[in-house]
Amino acid sequence: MGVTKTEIFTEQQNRIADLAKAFSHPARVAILQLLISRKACVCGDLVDELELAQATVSQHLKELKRIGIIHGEINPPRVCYCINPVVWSEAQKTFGSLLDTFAITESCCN
Amino acid sequence: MGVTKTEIFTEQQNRIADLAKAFSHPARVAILQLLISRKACVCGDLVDELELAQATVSQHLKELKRIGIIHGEINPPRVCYCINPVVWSEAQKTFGSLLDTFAITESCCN
DNA sequence: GTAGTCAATCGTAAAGATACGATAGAATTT
DNA sequence: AAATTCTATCGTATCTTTACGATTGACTAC
Repeated sequence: MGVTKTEIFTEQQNRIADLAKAFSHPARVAILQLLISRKACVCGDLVDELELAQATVSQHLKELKRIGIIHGEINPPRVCYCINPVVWSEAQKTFGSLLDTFAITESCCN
Repeated sequence: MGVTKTEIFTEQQNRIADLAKAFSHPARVAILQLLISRKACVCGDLVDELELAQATVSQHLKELKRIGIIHGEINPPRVCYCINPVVWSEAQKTFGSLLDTFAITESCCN
């Protein structure tokens, strides 16, 4: 197959997986970090900072836009990207509560 | 190509991406949630809870083990899985600080 | 020892992800 | 209008991921 069986999981589980995808490739992590630090927010600047082809960077930006965690503003002839605060805080809450459901003190099963 | 250029990114970025991979598939999210809630920690029980074949569940468990976020204990004839507290707290810290680097109040670039 | 149980691995098929060169589209500048 | 600039998309190659049936290996129970 090679295709995820989305329908057998909950909305929440699928959304967590999607949000995690934003961070599941080092290039996307780097892009998000650059957007946050503002060392770059124009596509061309990102291409200069990363050692990746323009088409590849554009593809990663598209994926981040699909997830909703970034948002691009056309500023001809450039496109300025920035973090979408709404989805970013969704990610904070989502990962925060997921990671907090496990208490370190709990012992392993056995 | 189809292969990630790991060498052009920092250790930290690659590790974040790897940790995120643990959560980037709904089946793995479901497995981690089941391990936490203890509704199941034996492979067979996970197979019963999820609508996935045994081989598929085993494959996801292998990936989670590779990342280090879970840990399996052989308890013949079963194998009992549990969260690895060390790596779990690493994930807490990692995502916590990454997600906190962006302050909601910051305005978008333009 | 034989049968049964459980989980890992093998083999395989299909789809997705990653990467890049080349091209196209949209806007500014000359 | 023509040239330039910037980014998105197309086409394509290659590798990875997801999924499952079948088999293997390890251990228990009889």
